[in-house]
Amino acid sequence: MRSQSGAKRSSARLFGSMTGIAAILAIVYWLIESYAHARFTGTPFIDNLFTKDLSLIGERFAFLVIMIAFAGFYVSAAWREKVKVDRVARADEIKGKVGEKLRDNLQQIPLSKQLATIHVNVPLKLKPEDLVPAPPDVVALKKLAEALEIRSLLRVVEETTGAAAEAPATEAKDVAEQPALITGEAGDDASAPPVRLPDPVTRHYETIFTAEQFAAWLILIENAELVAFDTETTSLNYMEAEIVGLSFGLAEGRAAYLPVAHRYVGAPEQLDRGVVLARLKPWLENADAQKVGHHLKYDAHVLANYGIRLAGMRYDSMLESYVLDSTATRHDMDSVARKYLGLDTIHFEDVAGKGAKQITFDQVSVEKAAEYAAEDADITLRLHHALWPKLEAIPGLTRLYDTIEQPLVPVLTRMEETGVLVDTRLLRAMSGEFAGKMAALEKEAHNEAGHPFNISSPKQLQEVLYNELKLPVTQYTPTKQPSTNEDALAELADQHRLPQLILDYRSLSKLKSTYTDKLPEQVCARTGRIHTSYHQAVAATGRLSSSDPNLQNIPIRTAEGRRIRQAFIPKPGCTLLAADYSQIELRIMAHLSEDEGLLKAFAEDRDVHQATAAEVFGVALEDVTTDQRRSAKAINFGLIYGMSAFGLARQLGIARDEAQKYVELYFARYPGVKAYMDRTRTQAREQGYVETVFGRRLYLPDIQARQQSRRQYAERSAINAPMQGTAADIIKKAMISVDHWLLQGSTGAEIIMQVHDELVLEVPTPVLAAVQQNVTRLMAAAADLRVPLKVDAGHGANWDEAH
DNA sequence: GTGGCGTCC
DNA sequence: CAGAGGGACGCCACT
Repeated sequence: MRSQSGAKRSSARLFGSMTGIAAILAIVYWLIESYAHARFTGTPFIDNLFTKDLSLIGERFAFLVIMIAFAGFYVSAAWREKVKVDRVARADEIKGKVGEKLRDNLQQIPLSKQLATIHVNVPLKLKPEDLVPAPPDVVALKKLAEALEIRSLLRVVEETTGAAAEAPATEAKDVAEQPALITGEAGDDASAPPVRLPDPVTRHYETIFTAEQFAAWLILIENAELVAFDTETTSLNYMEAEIVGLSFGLAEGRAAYLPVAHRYVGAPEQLDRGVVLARLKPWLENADAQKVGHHLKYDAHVLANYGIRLAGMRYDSMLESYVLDSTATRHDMDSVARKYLGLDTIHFEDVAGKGAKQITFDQVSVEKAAEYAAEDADITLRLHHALWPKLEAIPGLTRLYDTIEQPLVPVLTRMEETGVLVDTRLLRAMSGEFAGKMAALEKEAHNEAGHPFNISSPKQLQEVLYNELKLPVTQYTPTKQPSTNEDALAELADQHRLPQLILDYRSLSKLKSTYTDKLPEQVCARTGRIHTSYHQAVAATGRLSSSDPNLQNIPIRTAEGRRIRQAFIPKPGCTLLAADYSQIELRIMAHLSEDEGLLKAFAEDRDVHQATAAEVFGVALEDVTTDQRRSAKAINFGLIYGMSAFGLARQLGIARDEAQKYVELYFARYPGVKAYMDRTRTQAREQGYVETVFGRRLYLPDIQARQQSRRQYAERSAINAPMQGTAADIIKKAMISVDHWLLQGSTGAEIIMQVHDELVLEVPTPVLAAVQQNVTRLMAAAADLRVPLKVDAGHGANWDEAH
């Protein structure tokens, strides 16, 4: 308060003096200007001083205004600076006071009490073990356990401290015996309006400020069977995030927030982050200490920034939600709590604001933060209690969770943390090259159009192509607008030069904006590498997705595009190894359909597209033409995606009835496939879901839809999901076993990327052969299907070469 | 924020 | 008779 009003006073003074100076300057200017004008025109000075010439007056007033504007600008800048200085002074003041207080306390109180006064700005040289008072304050601990109303934990406290059990004055109730929580009433009914957690009936949240409180909670945490755990940080970017606080949930409604790095003027004294983390480290790294979290991979990352390898990540409510129903669009805690608990949680934006005004979590008041963070841990535990029984009711899903999704978490964490090295110089050089070519193409395109226009605006392009040049419209967008997409432009290419120019421009523009410009920006300053994020709960089929940057859509199809891959390089002394499953989805189709012909083709390790062509076109294997093979390939992929004869015709540029003939021929030669497709559709209709080989479920509510387009969409998903999903399961299993093998040995090789059917590793060159052999072996052994899994592997000095 | 387009498997 | 290819992420223009 005091410093603020002081600042206001001094700013008023500053403003006053600046306006004064501005006024004086303006008057001086007026005098000089009058004198100069008098000399120039030979008129009397006094006439010029009090001139009636409006333009002259206007000019001088304009100058006055500019003067004052400058003064104002200066004042506001000075004001901001002043506020900053005041803030620092205030922080120093607090620091000094806390220091004094500490010195006083040193004389009178025990060490544990001293720690209570640690301010975040006062680093103390303390060892983590100093934080546990020895012996623990039994009375305080018992009080805490009683306050928590958790009898089992009270017992633990008593046993741990060796104190005689003494019945509390009022009998503490076990949580299980509590009156029905509001959560119990919500049940599965997602339509029930969410309710806020009532307070204090079902909640008892604490904020840990003192060493004694921390010591007490440590005993509780270290002895609990399962602890909900969450971190609060300064950033969503896991490589930059700093820990601001930690929260722990022990039972439903019983949670604590431990703030360690809230930094704002007037922030309460907090325990030191370094000391707290060092003391928690053994528990965090203990694989037997089971934790439940929501998106634990993130917490694992931020702890890794402090040298802590989070272990014991037994349950993740985000993944539980995903495994239970992967079709849900979102699996963030707010959505899942609303859906399964009927609870409306405090949102991050409620405490930190949103948009440009959003503050980082260390600026959030400890009171607000504690409420939010403790609730997070609490809700996580409640979610686990709600979701796990649902999962356990379906053995296939429990197995999927335990053997695939959960063990995959540390693998992904390691991959992301390792990151990928990219040659930024090469990318920048390519950007320059592309820019030159694009400028030339743009100029030509404007010439062809007869006037300049925004070449990358589909709307303007549509106007030019279809209204001005009167080219025929062949394709429409979903909103019934004439399309300017690749197919449409390609069809117009023989009628006019412009479409081809646009196509060339677009392809370069895409490469430049998405890859050669963006990738260098994404290099982490600390590691010099790119750290993507793999999302484990996004794709409905079970696939991973990647973002920031997306490393799963790096170009490969065109020669120009492939050059981007040349910028993905190993670190010195290493080689990139790329291993991918050959035709994995078709092999899965063979497995699922048990079609004899298809099984045989794979058993004999045939080129499956060639074999398909031979069957469909009735020619010998060696007589299959390139064109026939291409058609067969289109049929094969079309089948995987549930494509119709219409789509196939369009894809191949043939008549619809001809495409229909191919499809019929295919089904005649591979009757098992036809039967499987029918079976799958029926199953989807009857059960409402389809399954992968490993039990992953994909629910298809639209399979019963009245609206034909929705129903057909669901049917295509039903056909595609078991194949795409099984492939996803298989590579996930492979990642787990490859990672396991790498951890056992000492090759120094690391998995650095996954692209749906491909793994990329960075391998020390001397051990390349051994790693390649074992990675190939482990990937092929990831599943035991009716057909062998084939893995192709290559290596090189960049990702392009490795293929 | 939405639509159009384009990249990958 | 209309609509007729699964799953992602990201950039740009436009509102």
